[in-house]
Amino acid sequence: MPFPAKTDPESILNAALEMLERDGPEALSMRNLATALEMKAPSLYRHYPDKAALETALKMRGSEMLQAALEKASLNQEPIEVMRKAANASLKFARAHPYLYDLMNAPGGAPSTGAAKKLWNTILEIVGNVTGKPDDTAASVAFWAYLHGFCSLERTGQFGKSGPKGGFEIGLEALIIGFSSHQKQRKLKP
Amino acid sequence: MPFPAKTDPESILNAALEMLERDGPEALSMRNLATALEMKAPSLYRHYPDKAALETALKMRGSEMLQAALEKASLNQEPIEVMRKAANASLKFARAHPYLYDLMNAPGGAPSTGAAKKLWNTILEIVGNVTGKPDDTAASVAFWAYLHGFCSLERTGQFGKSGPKGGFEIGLEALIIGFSSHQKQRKLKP
DNA sequence: TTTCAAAACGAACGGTGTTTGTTTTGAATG
DNA sequence: CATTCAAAACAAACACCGTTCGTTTTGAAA
Repeated sequence: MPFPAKTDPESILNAALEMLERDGPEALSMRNLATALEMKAPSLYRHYPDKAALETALKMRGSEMLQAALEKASLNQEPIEVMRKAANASLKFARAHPYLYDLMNAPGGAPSTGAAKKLWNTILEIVGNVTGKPDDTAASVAFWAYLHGFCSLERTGQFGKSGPKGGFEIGLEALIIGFSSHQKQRKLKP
Repeated sequence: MPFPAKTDPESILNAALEMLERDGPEALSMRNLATALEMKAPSLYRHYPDKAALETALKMRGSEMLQAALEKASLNQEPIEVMRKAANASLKFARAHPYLYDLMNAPGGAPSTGAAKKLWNTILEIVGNVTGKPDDTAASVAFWAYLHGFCSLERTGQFGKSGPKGGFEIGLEALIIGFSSHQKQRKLKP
């Protein structure tokens, strides 16, 4: 059967994503994945140098999905409402794709891929439109940290037993107020 | 040699913590750990039912350390300054114990241990003194999410290539401003 | 028709967490 | 003092993991 390849990197990636989202990270082994593709584990190494490369590809895919969700949520809204919509879209994404979100934020190796940069630029734009300063790295960092922190803590169940009761909106509005007052300071200075 | 135990759960835990902090999570295998204690892997199972239990103990230890750091940073300060000091202590902890911090926030199983509850109560108290409302779950969730998110993103290098330039203080102050205005609303109501 | 490079594979290596059954031990008991 | 006995450490093995090597199979190109 070999020569006209029985599979390709994209098919493998799709199968890996489906397996990860359905059965979790422990089920995503090279043997399991190969079996799902009706082949044997060593064959996968013709398309990805190792498992880490496959996981990197999964992270990129996740970044693309999240970036698309943020961009979609940002359409035709005033800046502050865009920030709210984007925040909720982010939370929704993390809840809908928990294992993928875990992988995206896993400690091991965070590459500055094109997808990650594009995601970061989207955040910069959303936040910049609120603070009034384009490329507002500091505020964007804060916004992004808050979103990721909430998603991460919610998923690992680290909030009190009562759960994150209303905490998401409170913090988001606090950031918005803080950013807006920060904007006023900038405006008043010159 | 057996009977008067050659080791005990606490010694194992100490060795595991040292090994984790020095050589990272991949080095923390049962065989490695046993070798460091001059024994063989199966012996460890007399003291911990499995590796997950050992990791849970490590998480608890981490929570204790972080809680102690927050409490120490909170002494003899006015509420808002306590919040700043605690935030910086949290960031310092994550930087000083990256692998332990990773493990504490790892996806797998988050137990509501005594240590975790105590840590959560410390946060509740810090935040409550700023918002003026004790047991302010919502604001505490937001504060905690922001801190963890920043530490997590910094560690995984997900900020832009310029790094989190000044982002930590900006977001922290924004939250404080937001919380304070929230407090004013509460105060004006009755 | 023959060649040949690419893809899939069989087998194996070293590593992991874990289980089972055995051996060693020394404090307690008679 | 001698014996008992439960607890601790261990040797061996199992199933799985990611990965590598060398071989076989293939079908398009020459």
